[in-house]
Amino acid sequence: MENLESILNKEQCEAVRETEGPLLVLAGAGSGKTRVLTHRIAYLIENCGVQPWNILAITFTNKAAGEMRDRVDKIVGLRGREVWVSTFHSMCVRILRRHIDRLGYNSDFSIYDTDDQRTVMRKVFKDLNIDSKNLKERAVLAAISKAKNEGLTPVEYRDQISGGDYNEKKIAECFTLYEKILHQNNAVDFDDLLLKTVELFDTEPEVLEYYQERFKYILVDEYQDTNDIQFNLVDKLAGKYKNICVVGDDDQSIYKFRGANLENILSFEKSFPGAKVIKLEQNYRSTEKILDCANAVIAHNTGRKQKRLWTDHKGGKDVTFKEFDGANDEANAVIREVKDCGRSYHDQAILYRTNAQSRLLEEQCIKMNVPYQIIGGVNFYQRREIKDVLAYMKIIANDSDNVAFERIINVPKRGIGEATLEKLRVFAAANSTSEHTVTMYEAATKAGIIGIGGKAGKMLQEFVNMVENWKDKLRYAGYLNEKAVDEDSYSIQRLIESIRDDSGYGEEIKLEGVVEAETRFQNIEEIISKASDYQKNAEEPKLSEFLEEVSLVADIDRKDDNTDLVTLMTLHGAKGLEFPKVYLVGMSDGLFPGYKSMNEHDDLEEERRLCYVGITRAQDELVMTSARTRMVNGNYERMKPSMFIDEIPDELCQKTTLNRYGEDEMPFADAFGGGSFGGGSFGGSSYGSGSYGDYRKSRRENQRYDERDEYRHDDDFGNVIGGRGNSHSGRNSSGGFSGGSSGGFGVNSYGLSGMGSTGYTGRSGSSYGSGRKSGSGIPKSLQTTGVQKLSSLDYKVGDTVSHIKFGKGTVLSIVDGKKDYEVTVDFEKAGQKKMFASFAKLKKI
DNA sequence: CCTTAGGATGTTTTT
DNA sequence: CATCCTAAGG
Ligand SMILES: Nc1ncnc2c1ncn2[C@@H]1O[C@H](COP(=O)(O)OP(=O)(O)OP(=O)(O)O)[C@@H](O)[C@H]1O
Repeated sequence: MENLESILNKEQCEAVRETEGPLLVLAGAGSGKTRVLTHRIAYLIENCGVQPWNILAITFTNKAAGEMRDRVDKIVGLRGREVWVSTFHSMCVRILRRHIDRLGYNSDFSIYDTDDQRTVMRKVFKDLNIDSKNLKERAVLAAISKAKNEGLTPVEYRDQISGGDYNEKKIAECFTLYEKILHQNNAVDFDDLLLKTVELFDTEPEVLEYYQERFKYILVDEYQDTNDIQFNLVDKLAGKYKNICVVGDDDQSIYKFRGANLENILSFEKSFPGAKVIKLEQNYRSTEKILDCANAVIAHNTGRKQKRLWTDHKGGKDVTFKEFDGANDEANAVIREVKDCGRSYHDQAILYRTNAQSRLLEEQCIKMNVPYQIIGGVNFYQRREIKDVLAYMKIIANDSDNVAFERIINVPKRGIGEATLEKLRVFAAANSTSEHTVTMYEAATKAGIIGIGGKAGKMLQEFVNMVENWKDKLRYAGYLNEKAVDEDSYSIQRLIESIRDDSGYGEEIKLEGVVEAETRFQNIEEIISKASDYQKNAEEPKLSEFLEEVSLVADIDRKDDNTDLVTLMTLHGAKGLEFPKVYLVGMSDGLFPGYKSMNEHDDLEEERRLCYVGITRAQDELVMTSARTRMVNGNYERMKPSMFIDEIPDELCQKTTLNRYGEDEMPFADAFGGGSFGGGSFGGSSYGSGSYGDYRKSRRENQRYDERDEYRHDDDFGNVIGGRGNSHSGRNSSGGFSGGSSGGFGVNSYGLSGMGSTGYTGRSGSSYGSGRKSGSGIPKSLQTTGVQKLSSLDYKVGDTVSHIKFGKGTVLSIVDGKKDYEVTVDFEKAGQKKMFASFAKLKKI
């Protein structure tokens, strides 16, 4: 290996070489913590003779895991493949697949996402006669998750309830039944993945010992966001050799809402006696100006571990903050700058607090023809068509999965409704014994016996035949638990295609309308290609393993780094990433920090950490913006610039603000006179009881702030062109607004290219698709392009055509469907694909 | 059994 | 505003 010193600074080298015993690398943003981990893995292998399979490295996302593995590979070559680099969740799935039978599940278990959990909870409410007016499903699930994070079983939870709180008792009942249903369905939720692994280690000491021996060296990235169970896992796994190296930054802990416990990193030295602590102080990512802003903001938090952070990159571009009149103006100006600033799109990211904010930005991207990707929002794997297809697959892999069964038994319509389902449920319940639970699917196979006749009976029978048929094919090719007879006889891709084409599902989707259908078909294509990736990489591909893997894909894992796209995502999503130019938008009190956090000291500090994370993603340039009015929940809200902006000294940041509205002014009225000032202290109460748009109230309270601050703003920002009177210059930026909508934009200009994989595709389906009724600001061209059935095609069977994504291919067949031509093409690279003509934009060559 | 219309309900952030 | 859920009609 190259000389370590040439790649790492002194402290980093020390962290790499300190291989034995517990080690905490505590350091601020961009100080090269992740780089330390990568080189440490390589060092262990190259210099310490550690076997790669004796190393476990935990990262925060699957994507980060992949990147780390690649980098290790680059240094040590192929041996790097043998290192386990994964997220906690993926690690647990891998372990559980091998051993979960000891806990009374089988290895084909399903993983339930939040949606599935809600489905189960709805059932629980029904069974327990709970009125969802008194108790909310979400709340119960949150309580259960919390209990699980504290390691409580349903029984323990019930026993620790303080006194006779009615709701808590109910929650305890729900908890019990919820767990029972999951177990019956051979399913686990996200928390269970971690919890069951701990349970496994507790109940099966020799399994634990196996993994302790196996993972002699353990490394954990982003340790500040681990929760109690994850700590437990680490603690157990490292219990024998104690070679545990964690890196993190207490100032970047942003996942408390999901159970992360800052104590894990704060008291690492107590948990692992004899631990060595190394601090890294040089930041390699950002310019001095950016770093100064970050430090200024985070300095307002209390109880931090002291860390210095400095950089060589003296000076740099000025950090700016600008307040716009309306949220539209803000979005417009930001996207315009993205387009005009001369940087590649790829080098720019727009970060916001909530997913909802992406909408305006997206509209502007479309208007201005800026290629973009949106990370997050509705998770790809939660989209309806994806969940439907996966549910088919889950039923095949795990026929205990009643949630999957009920999801798709009547999709497409088979005339099987509530009445039939109830018969099946009754039969299943009546025939279940303590040894054997009769599943819905099993009940369906006995439709005849149960006395479900007529159409429903026939359709059930057909459904079962279809599933059994798929199972046979999969079994023969080795995708279930038996050895393959002929590996090449079938594949997961073909299964998905068959689900789409042979079950009537694809047909039903088409009836929804061509725009929706195309989006959905495209999404199904994506999962097919995911399946083929899986198939390529897996030594022994199994259907259930594929499903488990797919359940753990996070939005961020799908980020495209190879196409020139500007990235839009939440601040949370940006953790661990870096971009030359970063925009932090929506910097308004009430939004960021969110009004819910403004009263709670701890929550506010977490928001501040989030802000710190956001600022420190920027390498060269940081632009912050806010809007004075913004539509929230259907009504206009007036907001003042974020307190975090105030926390940055004016000499570090060029701030341009508008004056506040006077009390009686309406949002778009002339705003000059009022000029009262708000600012600094955003006392607790303001958003406190913040119920829905109590417009008058929030106006009054805003006014109160207004009275205080603005002097400061104006005086201090004298350096900027008219902080005052700018209310109309906010409009300036919207001058170009209308111009942007010039035509010439078609779906194909990037809807189909690399882009298709993320933001645009899916969202158009879910958020705009049905929205065709109302013009949602999306250009007409977008809604209709590619929708009309072409009257004729300029290619015919046998022609060679080219496709924007799949390349060259030969037309195999053209079927004149109801709404569109369905063209089958055999591509040289991508193989056979079926697609709609109006959408595929095939060109004859 | 399926469709649809209308009303109530609700929001950070995500593996 | 938007989604979800319920209740009545086909
Ligand atoms: N010794 C070094 N010399 C030069 N560049 C470095 C060095 N160490 C790290 N870097 C660079 O600094 C940037 C930040 O590194 P890295 O992502 O490892 O930091 P981090 O501490 O994990 O950041 P964060 O806490 O924000 O996740 C990267 O671009 C990395 O390549």
